[in-house]
Amino acid sequence: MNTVTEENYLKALHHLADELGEVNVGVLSKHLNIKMPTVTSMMKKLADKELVHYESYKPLKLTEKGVLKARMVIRKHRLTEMFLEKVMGFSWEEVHEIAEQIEHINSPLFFDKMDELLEYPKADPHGSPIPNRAGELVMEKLRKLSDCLVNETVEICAVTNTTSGFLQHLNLRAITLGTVVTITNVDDYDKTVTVTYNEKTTTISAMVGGQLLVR
Amino acid sequence: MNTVTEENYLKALHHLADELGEVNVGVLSKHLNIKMPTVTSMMKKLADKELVHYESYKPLKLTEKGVLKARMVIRKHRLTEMFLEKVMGFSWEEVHEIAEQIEHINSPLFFDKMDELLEYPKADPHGSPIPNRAGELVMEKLRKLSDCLVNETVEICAVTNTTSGFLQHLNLRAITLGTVVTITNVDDYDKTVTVTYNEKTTTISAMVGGQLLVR
DNA sequence: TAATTTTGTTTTGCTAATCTAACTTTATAG
DNA sequence: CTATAAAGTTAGATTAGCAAAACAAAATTA
Repeated sequence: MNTVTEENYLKALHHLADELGEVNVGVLSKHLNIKMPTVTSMMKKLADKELVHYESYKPLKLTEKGVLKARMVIRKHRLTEMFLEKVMGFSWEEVHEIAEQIEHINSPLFFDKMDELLEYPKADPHGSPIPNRAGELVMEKLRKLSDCLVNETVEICAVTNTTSGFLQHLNLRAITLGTVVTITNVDDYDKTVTVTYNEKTTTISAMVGGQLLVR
Repeated sequence: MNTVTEENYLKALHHLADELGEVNVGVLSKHLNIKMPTVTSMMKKLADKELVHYESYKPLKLTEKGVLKARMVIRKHRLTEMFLEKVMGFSWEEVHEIAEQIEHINSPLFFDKMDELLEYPKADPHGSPIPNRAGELVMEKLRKLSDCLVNETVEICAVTNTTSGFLQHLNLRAITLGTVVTITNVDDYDKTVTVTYNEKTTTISAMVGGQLLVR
């Protein structure tokens, strides 16, 4: 079996590979807040288990087996988030922290029951797709709001930051998944985006706009 | 904070103290399936944290602080069992194993929400009382079915064994909490109990009868 | 391309949780 | 009331996960 620690390394590798394309020891070390020597030795251990391709001084890469394991953790995380919101009544900024712990529970029965009760959801409360039981993950290619041009009308479909501070910032602006916005201005200098939706106008900083995915 | 390991030792100490009155290293070692030297060293560690009173060669005893911590774990365990049954639709023989893991989740919010959704239950699916948030535990004194006499009519209120094998044994006999049985015979030699309920007659071995609590 | 900076690895060492083997204390049985 | 058995402790190792210090490779830059 896998330890919680191993699962967290796999999840991080999957996430960083998705985000950056290539992952090296330094990046992973920063992301997990763990010193590089520790990461190096964990990579050797995961390589022994055939979950990671590891060669000194080369970028890190999950094996197929590693990808599957990582996705099972992601599946448990996202099902949990959905369950916490839909069944237990938590709000989208509360679910991430709890799911970080529950994702390590070892009980297929438990997560399959969640899946059933939720009627096999395809995405979590932040719009991230939920891998199926086979570990397949359909990743729709979405654009960042910060890459949109003036006069475009788009729908907010996902957020790539699930911290409660970020989500509360969106709550204040009444931005939820499904909100349809029209870009009325993009500031030349700082790239702040001005959007209109539901008869309201709000400005969204480049930093925030970079974490909102739209269709 | 406490580790999962520490929580398991505290829970075991609480349970054994309740069951046997006095707990020594050997008993705890057997119960947890951990060798005695390991238990000794953990007891010293817990004594440093003022969770256990420990003196060499003396019986083990939780401090008040230790009792409270233990009860918070028990609370999380039993709330979880109830939640798994009532909200998620698991049966009573499935809930224990999952709850063994979820009891270590660190999120008061999560368990308070369970409590609320369940409308503050006083007992779990096996009839065990749920400690309140202050760590108070009202333990009704119940008798064992195996201690009852012929012609008594009693209600099954709790089981002291939550393994799925045991509970399936009860399922086969259609014995659930709340079942009212009348003792029609107690075997002189092997103490097998014969009971009548719902127009049926069943025999219950001394071993099983000792794990059924009645009122 | 040689020097310097950045990145990554090796070595050494710590803590938590576990074990086995050897020893000590307490309990028990003649 | 000793001798032995049972229970408990001490000592020494191991494994997982982490870090600091020292070292090595790769990338950058002058």
